[in-house]
Amino acid sequence: MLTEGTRIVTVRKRVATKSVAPRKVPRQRRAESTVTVIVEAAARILEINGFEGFNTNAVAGKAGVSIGSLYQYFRSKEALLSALIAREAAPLLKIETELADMKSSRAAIRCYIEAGIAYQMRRPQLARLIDIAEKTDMFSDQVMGTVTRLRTAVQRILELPDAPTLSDKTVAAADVVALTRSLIDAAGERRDDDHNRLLRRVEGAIWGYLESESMDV
Amino acid sequence: MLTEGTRIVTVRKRVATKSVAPRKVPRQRRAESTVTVIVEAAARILEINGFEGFNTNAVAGKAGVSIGSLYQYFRSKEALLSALIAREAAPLLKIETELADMKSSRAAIRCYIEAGIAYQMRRPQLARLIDIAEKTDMFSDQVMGTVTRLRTAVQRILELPDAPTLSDKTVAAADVVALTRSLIDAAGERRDDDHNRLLRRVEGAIWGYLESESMDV
Amino acid sequence: MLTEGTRIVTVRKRVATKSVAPRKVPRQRRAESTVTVIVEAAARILEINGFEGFNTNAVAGKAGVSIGSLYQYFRSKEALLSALIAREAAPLLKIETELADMKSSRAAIRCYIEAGIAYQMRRPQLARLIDIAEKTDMFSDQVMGTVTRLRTAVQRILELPDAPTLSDKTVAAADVVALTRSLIDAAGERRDDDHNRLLRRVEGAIWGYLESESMDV
Amino acid sequence: MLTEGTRIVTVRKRVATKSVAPRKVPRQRRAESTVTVIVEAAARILEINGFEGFNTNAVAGKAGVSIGSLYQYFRSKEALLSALIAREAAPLLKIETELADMKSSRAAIRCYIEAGIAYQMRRPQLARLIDIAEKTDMFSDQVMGTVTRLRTAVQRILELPDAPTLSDKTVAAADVVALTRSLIDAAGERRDDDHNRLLRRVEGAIWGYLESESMDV
DNA sequence: TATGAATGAGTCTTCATTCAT
DNA sequence: GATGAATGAAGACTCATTCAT
Repeated sequence: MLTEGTRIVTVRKRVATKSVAPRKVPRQRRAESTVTVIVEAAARILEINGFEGFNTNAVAGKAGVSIGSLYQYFRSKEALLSALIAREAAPLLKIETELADMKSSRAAIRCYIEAGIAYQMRRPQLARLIDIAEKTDMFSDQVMGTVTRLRTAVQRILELPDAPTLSDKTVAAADVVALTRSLIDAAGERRDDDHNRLLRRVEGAIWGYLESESMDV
Repeated sequence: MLTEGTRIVTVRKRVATKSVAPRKVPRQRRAESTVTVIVEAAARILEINGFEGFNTNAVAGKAGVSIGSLYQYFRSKEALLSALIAREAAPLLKIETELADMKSSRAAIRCYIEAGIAYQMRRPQLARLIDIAEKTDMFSDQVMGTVTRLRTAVQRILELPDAPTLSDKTVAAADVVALTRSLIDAAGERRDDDHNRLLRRVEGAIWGYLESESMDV
Repeated sequence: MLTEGTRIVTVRKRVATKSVAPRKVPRQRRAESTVTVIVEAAARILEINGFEGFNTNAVAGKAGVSIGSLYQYFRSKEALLSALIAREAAPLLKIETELADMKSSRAAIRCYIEAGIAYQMRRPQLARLIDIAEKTDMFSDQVMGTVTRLRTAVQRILELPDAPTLSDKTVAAADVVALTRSLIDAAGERRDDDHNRLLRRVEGAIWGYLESESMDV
Repeated sequence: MLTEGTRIVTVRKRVATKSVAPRKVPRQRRAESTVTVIVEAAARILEINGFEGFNTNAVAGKAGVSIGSLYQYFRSKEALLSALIAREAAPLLKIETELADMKSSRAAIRCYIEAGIAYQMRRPQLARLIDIAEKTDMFSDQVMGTVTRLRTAVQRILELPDAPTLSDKTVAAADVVALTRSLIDAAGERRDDDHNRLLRRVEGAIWGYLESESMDV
């Protein structure tokens, strides 16, 4: 029976308002790579040690830079995590444009799911932890950013002519995003990497949901 | 010549494994109420201040007891959160028996969803945070307990004669649990308390999922 | 390589002056046995858990009495340890009278050593820990009591007509006591229970010491 | 909407084994002096306040550094005490080499005793308390280190051609170490600083001991 | 008298962040 | 720009002791 000594979720709050905006735009090539290195170190630490080991000193150490340097580029720990989230979200958000051109809601939904799966599969641990971090509603802006944009993209899909008629497309879009994420996460947790079956399942759930909401016929 | 007070040599040893089991069973009525008060204070702190403000001193303060009292009944901060989770999960787990007697998979699924909704609606903030806490996989046993039991219950539903034929019922059960939770959480987040529509949506998603997995015709 | 997590020696001081005198003389038979039980529990805890686990709650638990009862008979933790030390020292001090009647310094020293060995052998762990406790100069009075009385007894031996002529008998007595204790403790530590060889060794050291100090020809 | 500062989810885990190894090697001159200052402060606190007042905050305060700095260089309170013990033991252990070259057991023993006396006399209070700390068998390795090395050194003396023939040289060496220490400590306790008489007494005891064990003639 | 619930001062330790070099 | 030493607020947890029942 595992009863090992994990402690607890604690949180530190420093100052009331503190921007997460990058402190300094790296101008030199060297600086740019420093930033990259730090963010990647953050990702690794998170993957390997979890939130447990995610502290700025550890990240700096892993990155091979001094703690001072870290703070030269990131205002705060929060800002660093924010940057990491942004970096991870980027490829996911790229489908926005792709989606914008699609005419078939079915194809678009599939495209959206596939993007989500690809995101998850790349670095499952990291994706899972970032998910949790987002939910703690820290980084609200950042995250709101990501999730909101995904929702908007999905909502646009639901507004395509061939989509089912829905009374509240905003709600539906939010639900589709949540539902997709949950099924993909669940697969990730059980290290299930059967891409196609996962796609089919998520599609099933989404269309089941949408049809139940549909006012057609 | 030094002749003053107690000067006892003691030594402290960190312990490797830390049980979450209750430290002391309250025997007197007074103690019993103290425990209740503390757990409820923990719930309140979590709801109001989030993980951010969830520290044992704050909980003790809110509960109106000394920090010592808190530790008399809870081995650690973790144990306290664990107890809170257990308390919250209890009503949810009560449906296990109810479910066991049902013959119709449709009705059983509905019953399951309704229990989940009731759980969520009671204290949405709290439910949401507990959800997150569970995912951090601290408290693994506790939580595994809850989620595993829910999964098992759902799996049993999927084994009813009238349920769709599924290749992997374990996976399906896990997915149904995840999916249900995500949609209910999403509703909670947007403070949507239209019980019935929520029920219908979740049902739609679940059956959509199950049918996509079904090997029937 | 043992690097295990033993913490540290800490000490708590409560009030400036606090007698160690028994708080209450047990009048009833029942009370008397309670005291005995508590002191023995203290001994056991010390033997088994070391100073590390020696806290009043643990002792009360081991004794099967409430913490309140413990404090009914012992003013403080210190008083309890004091009582334990006194109890352990008692048999050792009984030789005082025996020694008083002896005429031969050689025989008396041997008798003294044997008493020390007997004391050590009975409960070696306990003896070792009590030794340490005494040295921390907590319980100064108590201990001074024991050690002082032993020293006095030895000094009286050194004043016997057949003893070597010494310039400072007080110092010699103190040294004999210290030396005896150290050799016996060392034997205890290595779980050496060859009584007779130990006796011979201690005698050798003592007489070697005394002769080096002797002013006889 | 809450959008204020850092709110990072962290988790703490108690560790099973706690090394006493230095946490960070000071690289800058400044850091080096900090370490020195802290250890010396620890020594002072121990001398002045005893174990009673030996807490990390007090040490940091005395050292004039922040508590954080203390922990930057010492993993724990224990590690700090360990470092102090090591520092104190160092000069004592230096005689190892000196002893190794000696041919006369008598001279070597004398040399050993003198080193012990010098050690004691330098800072008697400190030496006494360190002695006690060692016996609590925390820091087992550290201490085992010191005592074991002393024992080995003495054993080598006892193996010199001119030494008495002993059945068990290991036991004898351990006893000689214990005995020496006890007599020197006793002298320290009574603030007796007559170096030469102390040396003579210890020699007397040691040779008395050794002769009693000798199998010669 | 006995009980055990309650207390809270006191300690250890971490980690985000600053700042002198 | 970079470094890493230093800071100290914050938080977990213990245990001797008191006191209402």
